[in-house]
Amino acid sequence: MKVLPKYFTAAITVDNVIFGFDQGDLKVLLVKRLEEPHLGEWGLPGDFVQPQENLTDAPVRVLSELTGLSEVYLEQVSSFGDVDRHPSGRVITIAYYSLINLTNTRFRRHIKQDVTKWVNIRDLRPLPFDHTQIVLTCIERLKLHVRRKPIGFELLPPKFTLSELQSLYEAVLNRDLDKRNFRKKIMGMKILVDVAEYQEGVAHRPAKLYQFDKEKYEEFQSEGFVFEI
Amino acid sequence: MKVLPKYFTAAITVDNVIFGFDQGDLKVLLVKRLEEPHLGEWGLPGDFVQPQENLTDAPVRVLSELTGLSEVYLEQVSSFGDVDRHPSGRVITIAYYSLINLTNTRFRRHIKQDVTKWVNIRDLRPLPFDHTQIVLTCIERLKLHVRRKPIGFELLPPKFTLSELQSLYEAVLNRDLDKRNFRKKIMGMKILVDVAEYQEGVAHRPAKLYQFDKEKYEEFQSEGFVFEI
DNA sequence: TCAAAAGTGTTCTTATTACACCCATGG
DNA sequence: CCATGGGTGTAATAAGAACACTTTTGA
Repeated sequence: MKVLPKYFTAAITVDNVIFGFDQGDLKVLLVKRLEEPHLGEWGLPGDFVQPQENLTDAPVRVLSELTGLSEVYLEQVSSFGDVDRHPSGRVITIAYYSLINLTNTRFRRHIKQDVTKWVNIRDLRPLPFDHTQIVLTCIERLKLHVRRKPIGFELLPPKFTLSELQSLYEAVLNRDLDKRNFRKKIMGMKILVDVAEYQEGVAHRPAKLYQFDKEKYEEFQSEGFVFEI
Repeated sequence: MKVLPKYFTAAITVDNVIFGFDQGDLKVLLVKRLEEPHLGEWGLPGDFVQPQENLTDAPVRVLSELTGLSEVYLEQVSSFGDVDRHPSGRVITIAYYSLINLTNTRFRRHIKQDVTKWVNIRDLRPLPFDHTQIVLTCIERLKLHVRRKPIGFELLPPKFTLSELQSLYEAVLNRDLDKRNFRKKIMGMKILVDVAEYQEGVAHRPAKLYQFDKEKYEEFQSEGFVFEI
């Protein structure tokens, strides 16, 4: 093929829908735009894919620069490429979502409070570009994934209570779950370990703490087990 | 934002994994490459996204040019963008799959036999670029979708037998299904209409023909029904 | 009359749902 | 001693899996 220069005129960006879970609410991390267009508005964190950067490395870099975190759960969701979606030229964006535990101290020290904010997914206001559509698409994808892969734990601290886990699922799936049935199902999978510790400083019976046992999950998975909630 | 020209140097393509179902086998349509690189090899149909073309219009155009078909089921699957995936420069591709009924006469008249071929997904040989990975990703995605959305019908003629439908599911899911349980499940959904016609010219008891009733499906769906096999 | 695929029900097992009370703690 | 959420089991219902024989046709 002759290289047709007219085609090599597009830019590629990634946009990252970063989910966090806080006090029963599923939230998305927005950043204040420091550049035109939409200077000063709140939008999704993202960046141009660099000329010498593989596509899948771009969201990892964006996330690391913004949050200080590495080894984060990341999933490609969809590409958006209407001709007029960006005023500077032809820009295709590839949307990813990631799941982080926002109690992580490394994250809490790194994040810049004045240019970022967490927004409850129920309180989303219109975002610049097609970012609203991107967020909604990522929420839908997360709803599917969270039921079939053990990724909910990524949103929680390493040690968590069963009620926290249930509340997370309720926030993501946007419906109530029955406490006893939920516990039966989760505990029946045998992928949580009871770390023999308890909540402290709560004005009620303290809950047991559990950890997700990734090794066990992978062992069961290789035997044909499928995570499902 | 200043326009940084260094970023507007990428090209965007779409690649289309076109699935067809023939005699119990799930197949993918390959085209002979008429240009370098990989001139003469069999690869996925695809093209550059045109400068004034929305991303989602590109796979529709590719499909229409190749097959003569419009109104085809199309689904975006994933983007692929390793730095070195294309020798001519930075090319990001967005993969789609589509489902067509290859007995369609419009298609059969339009398709060019000498530059296209159907390959059974079990007989795939290595493809140029990252096309093998793209096909495998699309097959996995189709396996998920076909169980939760009534899209299998897109691969069959408008009127089909229950055995053809079952054989299609067996090919896509790559496992045997129980005839009685399959029929119970499908018929229980009440989204097929018995057109009171029968197979002809077969050396066995002729099977009833059915049609997918899209209106009924959408009605049930709006009442909360979820297709699931 | 044979070969080939169509068509059809029941039983057993497993998963899902619905549901209410006592427990441990801090204030 | 009160308020708060933690923790637990059983029964009823629904869904899924396993399984074999008769029917209709063309050759």
